[in-house]
Amino acid sequence: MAKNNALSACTPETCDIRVVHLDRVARAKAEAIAQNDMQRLALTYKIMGDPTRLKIIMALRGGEMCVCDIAAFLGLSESAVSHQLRRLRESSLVRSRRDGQILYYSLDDDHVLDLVTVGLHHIEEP
Amino acid sequence: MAKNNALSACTPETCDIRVVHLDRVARAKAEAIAQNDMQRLALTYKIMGDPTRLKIIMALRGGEMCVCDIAAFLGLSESAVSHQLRRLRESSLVRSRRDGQILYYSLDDDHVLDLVTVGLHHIEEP
DNA sequence: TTTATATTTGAACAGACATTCATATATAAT
DNA sequence: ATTATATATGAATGTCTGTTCAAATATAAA
Repeated sequence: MAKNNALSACTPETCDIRVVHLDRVARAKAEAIAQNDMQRLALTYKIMGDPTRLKIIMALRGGEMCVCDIAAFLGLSESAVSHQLRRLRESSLVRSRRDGQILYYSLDDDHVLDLVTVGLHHIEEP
Repeated sequence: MAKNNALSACTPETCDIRVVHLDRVARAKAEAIAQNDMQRLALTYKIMGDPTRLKIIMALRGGEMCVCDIAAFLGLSESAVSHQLRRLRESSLVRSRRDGQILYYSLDDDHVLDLVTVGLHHIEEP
């Protein structure tokens, strides 16, 4: 009697790998999103996963701030903040608006707020 | 005439730091969440920010899988998967259920699904 | 055109981390 | 008890990354 769909998967590349539920592996592969999307999705979370960058995002919930403001708020150098703002910009998490010499940063769109909100719900669990 | 709330903040610890909008810095500080929560929130995103771990989360959306299954799906060693599952468990992103020798992993709660959903919305932007 | 302010950028260094390998634990079967 | 299966764990390693420092833009004022 077959024990619970147990099979050994011995394709050329994945020999030696035990597979208890081959159907589940197949389904996971079938339902997987495009590799490119996966990378971008992971990067989004990764960028939000650094305490400094997350603090910037949280601060910008209250309205736009310039680099100086953020640096003072964090107690970090403006250079360090600028480096992180670049990464946040590249991931479309924040945007900037120039007014004279000052660059005002703000959250890019409402999805960022949503991500924070859902994340906060998660950590409020028992 | 005061130019746009511009002030220099020279507390003992943050001297040399230019502050253009002291009110915004003060508000950001006032609205900041507890440091402990911030760390846990950042860690949540960070854990989801690794491609391997995110692939595990995405796969588990379709139902529970054992370590073998996930290892076969990812083309990774079971040891590597086990290490990542531990981190996912520590952040309450996945949970495990034992049935004999097999440990079945699944998403911990609906907030994880929500985080993925909102994240997917974010990367689908123009 | 100088000078000053606001921000960015590149290189470099220190710390963090994902995978591998070897070993250990846990459950089940013989 | 012994063997086999399924997973976990610890150490080691190579890579990635956040901050700092120094230098470069960019805009405005003098």
